[in-house]
Amino acid sequence: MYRPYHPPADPLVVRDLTQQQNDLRQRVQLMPLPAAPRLIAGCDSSFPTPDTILSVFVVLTFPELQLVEKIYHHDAVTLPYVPGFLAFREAPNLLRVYKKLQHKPDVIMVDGHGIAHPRRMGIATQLGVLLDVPTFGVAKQKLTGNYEEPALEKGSIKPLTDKNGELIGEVLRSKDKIKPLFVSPGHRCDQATAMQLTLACLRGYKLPEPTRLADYWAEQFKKEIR
DNA sequence: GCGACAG
DNA sequence: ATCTTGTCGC
Repeated sequence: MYRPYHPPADPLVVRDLTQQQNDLRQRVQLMPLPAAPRLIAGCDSSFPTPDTILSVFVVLTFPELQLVEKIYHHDAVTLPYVPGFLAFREAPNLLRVYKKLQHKPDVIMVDGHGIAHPRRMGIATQLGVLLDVPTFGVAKQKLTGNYEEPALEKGSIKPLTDKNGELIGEVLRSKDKIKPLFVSPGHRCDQATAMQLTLACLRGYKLPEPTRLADYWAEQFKKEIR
């Protein structure tokens, strides 16, 4: 399989962004949700052109998972993608979309990692802190950590740990014989809740409904703005 | 010095 | 993320 090559990032920029993450890190809270959610949101960003970012939010009822709102916003890209700093590239536009929501969700499922990050500040965590809303991350690829391959049957789970053996997430086989997902808490959420909600949002596809629908509408809106 | 590297 | 055809397997 091909491995992406990441152009070297400006050291000065990286130092600044790292400092910003460390500051935001002090505001992270890991805890169960105050109550079962009634509305759960999913969000996703795509890039119609190299310098344009299109972000989408979908809101679903829980546990029925009926779509109640779908909205988007597109703007100019400000930063390139740098592993470990995804939030600085995508969160700003996601914040703009969130403000447009008529129905504010009780929790947000983000496409990316929560605390399963080198500094425990993945995009799900960073977005959660900036909004001060419960969030958790569901990623399709690993960023950091170690784990054993989950059994091939849907529902199998294995812990994702950092080099010190600390639990930073869980690896879930969301569908038989398909590459597993990485689930981790973002902010105002905990591992058990993140996994519980992810499982409750599976409907026969690899991706749980919030992110799957956010992905789908991102594709639709992309055509709309052409 | 050699890998690893969300979207 | 994005560019892209056909193809193998359940």
